[in-house]
Amino acid sequence: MSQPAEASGAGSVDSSSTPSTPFQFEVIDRDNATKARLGRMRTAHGVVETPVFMPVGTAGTVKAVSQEQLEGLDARIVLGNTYHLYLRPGEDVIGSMGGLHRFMAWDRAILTDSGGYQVYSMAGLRKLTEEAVEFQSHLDGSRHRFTPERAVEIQWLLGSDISMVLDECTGYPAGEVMARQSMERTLRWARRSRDAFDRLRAKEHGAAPGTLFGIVQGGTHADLRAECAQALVETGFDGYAVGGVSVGEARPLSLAMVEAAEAHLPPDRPRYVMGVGFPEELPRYVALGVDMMDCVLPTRNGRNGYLFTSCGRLRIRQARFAADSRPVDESCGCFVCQRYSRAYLRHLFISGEMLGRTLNTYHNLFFYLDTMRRIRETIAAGGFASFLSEFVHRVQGEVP
RNA sequence: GGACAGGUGGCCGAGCGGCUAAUGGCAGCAGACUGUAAAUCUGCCGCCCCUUGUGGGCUACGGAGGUUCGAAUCCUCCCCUGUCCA
Repeated sequence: MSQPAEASGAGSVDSSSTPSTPFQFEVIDRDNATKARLGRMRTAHGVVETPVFMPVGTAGTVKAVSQEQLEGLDARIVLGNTYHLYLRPGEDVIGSMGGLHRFMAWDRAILTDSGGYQVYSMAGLRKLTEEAVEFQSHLDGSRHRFTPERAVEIQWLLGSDISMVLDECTGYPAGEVMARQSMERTLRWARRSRDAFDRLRAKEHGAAPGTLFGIVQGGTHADLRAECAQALVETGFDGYAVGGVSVGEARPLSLAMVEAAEAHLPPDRPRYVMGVGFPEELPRYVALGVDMMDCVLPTRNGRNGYLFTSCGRLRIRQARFAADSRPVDESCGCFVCQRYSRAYLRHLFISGEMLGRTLNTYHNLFFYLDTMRRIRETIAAGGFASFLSEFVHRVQGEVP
């Protein structure tokens, strides 16, 4: 079977010594005005069309929605979190249940974050050394140690389709010296992760369940981002992420960092910007050649009553919606907008009814996934650039 | 009819001589949320005025009097509520 010219997979990384994995990525079309591209990512758990938005399911659940609903949304890949699943229920439990897919009854793809973000978000509860990061559990205060090797092993046991290297998510602001130190440690950890992953894969004689992505750090310093990307590419990964973005810096800076990294990443490998973004950010990153994104905003904000619509944000709690019989978004095709009024959703939210959180989350995820669908369509059909400018403008206001 | 207990801002409920326009909680109003320590967090929440400030004025702790330099807080009477006894 011949592969498309730009197809890549673990088999092509160094096919002489490393057994192949089911993971494969091909670029199937490109936008002619921007760097946006259309791709297809094959995993052991299905094909993922890119650019893709991945709902975040930290603890083995995309909060407030069921796996059936995720399927209904046509989500093809979701995130899980190594740190959280390690603490509870534990990778041994999940392993004994046949892996995370079977455990959570989700047979589509799963990408697991390594715990690198928790290095950042739980800064007060962890200690960093060259060798490892030591966490104090937010659940019971117990102490735990994550080495890059351990993070890879846990993700392996979870059966992740795409594992992420353990990185140090650099906060903002970070001066050049600090950002470099942090980035270089992330690089050393990336190499250790790569080695650990390859050892595990060799042990399985090619039956590797997934693949491993590297993560570009470097704070808000374009030269560091570029340097990090180059070094990661030398190490060799099936995909490359840009992390440490949207941690407090202004948006143009985030975009510039992605651009700086992208310039040094191989065109035939997926690029993943971690943890973004607001709706208007999605096509902007796509225009920079980004294939994958994830963010808690649609889910967390949904639970907090903040709805994303095609004509701006809508905070369902506001008094002006108390007797508003319109749907959240008149041009939205989701079942929530087909069936329920703003007034009812407001009532549910204000009453603390859990159905409200679920419906809000479902709508927001639909909006995000539908936006990505449109992005893919416009890249394929042409007109992505005009979609981009129109969408970004339309989506940033307040809903009428 | 009698004995206790009690009446505090939209509601519940602290306070029991000055630090009290009055703790809290709820409700209400508004804001935040970016690889999820999040069904979380933050602010406002008597009325009026302005040169928007550790600014000024007014009204407020059932009602009416009183004690006191000063009362939501002490005293008297009245009204009301709850529980118990007849």
